[in-house]
Amino acid sequence: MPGPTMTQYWLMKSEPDEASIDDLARAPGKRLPWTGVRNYQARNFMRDRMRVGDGVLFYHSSCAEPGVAGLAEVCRAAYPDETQFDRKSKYFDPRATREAPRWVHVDVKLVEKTRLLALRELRARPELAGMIVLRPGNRLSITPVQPQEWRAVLALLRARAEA
DNA sequence: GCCAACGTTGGC
DNA sequence: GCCAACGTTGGC
Repeated sequence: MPGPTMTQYWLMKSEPDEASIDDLARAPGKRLPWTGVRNYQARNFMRDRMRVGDGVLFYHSSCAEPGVAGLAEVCRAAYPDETQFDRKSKYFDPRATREAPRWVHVDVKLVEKTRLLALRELRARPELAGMIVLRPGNRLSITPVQPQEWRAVLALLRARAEA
């Protein structure tokens, strides 16, 4: 029976032009707030399911070399996204109020910058065929990762390091 | 730049 | 509540 302390795993997409794995490594405490999510399904994962300590595959999207760029973990549970209240932000949401925030986010902390595990390579691995991020047309910026998928990704990263 | 997929919006 | 139009994501 899954208990509240059971580790879960996620893949979180970020455009490196906005926030790359190196930005995370340079951030104070190697932590960053995952602001700017404006998709309800992704928000609900953060709000309802993510727990401190959950494992994160930090994924670079919309760039020359899309793929997993590092490992991170959730280090703060969901709280209101300040950018929704900021008129100057591109993430401003006029429908959001302080009393009824619409958007929340977690914070993530760097665990390890890894080699780039390219999307091309992920697609080539049969053991990863079920990953949501590999589904045609997938756009969801936060997706759950199965424990066996997490282990397979870590094994791929380790294998290349030893080769 | 193209285009598939799919979420959101708004007219009815 | 339906659904067409529109906008966004993101790989290629």
